[in-house]
Amino acid sequence: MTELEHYLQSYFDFDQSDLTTVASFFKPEFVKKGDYYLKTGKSCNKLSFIQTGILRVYVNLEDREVTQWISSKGYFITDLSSLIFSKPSRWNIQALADTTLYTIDKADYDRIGDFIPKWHETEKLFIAHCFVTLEERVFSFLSMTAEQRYNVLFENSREIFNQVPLQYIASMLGMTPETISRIRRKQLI
Amino acid sequence: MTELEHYLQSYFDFDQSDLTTVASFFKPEFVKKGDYYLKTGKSCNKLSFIQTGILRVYVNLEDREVTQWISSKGYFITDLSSLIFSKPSRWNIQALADTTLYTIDKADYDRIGDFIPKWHETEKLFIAHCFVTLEERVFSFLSMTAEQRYNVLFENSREIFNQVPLQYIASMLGMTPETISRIRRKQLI
DNA sequence: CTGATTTCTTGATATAGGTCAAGTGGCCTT
DNA sequence: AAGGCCACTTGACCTATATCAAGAAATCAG
Repeated sequence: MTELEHYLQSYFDFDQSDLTTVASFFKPEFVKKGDYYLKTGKSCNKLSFIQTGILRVYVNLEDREVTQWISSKGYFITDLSSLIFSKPSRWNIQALADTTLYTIDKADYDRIGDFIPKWHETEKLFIAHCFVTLEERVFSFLSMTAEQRYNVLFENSREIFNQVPLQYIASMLGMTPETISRIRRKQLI
Repeated sequence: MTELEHYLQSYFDFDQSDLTTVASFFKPEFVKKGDYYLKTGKSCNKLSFIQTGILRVYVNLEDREVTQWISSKGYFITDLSSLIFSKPSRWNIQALADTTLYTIDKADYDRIGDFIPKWHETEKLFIAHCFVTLEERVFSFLSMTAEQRYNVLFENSREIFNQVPLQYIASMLGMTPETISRIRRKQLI
């Protein structure tokens, strides 16, 4: 089993034959550190799986950037509203390190259900899982302090803390880099 | 076309025959003001469509309640993680007014795809749409002040402001009722 | 290795929004 | 219509977090 198939298996309940078929639609793609996987306003006509590297999803506002999410090895990446509903992308997606991806283009994405009968149901479950995760994230803003949100992210995503400038992590948590610095210092004592 | 079919049509791309089939799975349900549609920890074995009334989705914390969402006429309601992944419900869902629903139980929900070939794909699109809406909501916490979040909700959901105690709306926006009061006064001047 | 950038930390100060407490007003219930 | 809730508003004060500015540390380019 290839590495991609191995990862697909961890997300989706497919047999070996379906795994092979699904994996065959994905092609290698490389994004150099600092380059863009996607830019705001463009059509996001692809869905990718991150093999190595790290991507930052963010929006340019008038006076600052807001980081919506940071995605690393083992995660999928796309702008769902653009891919599925053919809207212009809301996000910029930039590589924070050299990044290797497996990418399926929209044409193949749209016909994968013709080859794998369970595809739509399986994808539905996957998106539902993403939805539930986002519900938890909304809840964290309603119910937690900055320090609690920081701790939860740190416990669940230690890997990004070594690789990503603090300012981006702070933005994604809805706080400033100074606040993270102070939380860290407080927790040393 | 029944009222339910009419609403289903507004969300889903089904022909009349499919609409009739889907609608036939939903049965009327009534929840009296103050009563619960769902309680934390129980299994949510149903999905409902709100015909009239209003429901509050919330969590009991040690020292307070946090309102995650308020759902009214024309919206679907369930705890997705419980319905789809058979987890215990995270939310309490309580009627803030007498509420009439059309409800499909989990047994029927699980077999609806056997009758409507496009069901899984259609439901996938619907859940994807919900996901995109939640992404926007997360973004509002990352990028907006309390006043901006209040204004956006007010523009988009005027109907709930007449019917729902301010404290619940405030909680769902991640602020206190006093803050909403002050925002309102400021905007009068 | 060195200078230039970028990132991180720290301190001083500012502010959005929270907390607490009192008062007002609406609207059920009897 | 009187009493009793609730919900809402307002004021005084407080606190978590932001902002601004400077310096320290890390990283990068040559």
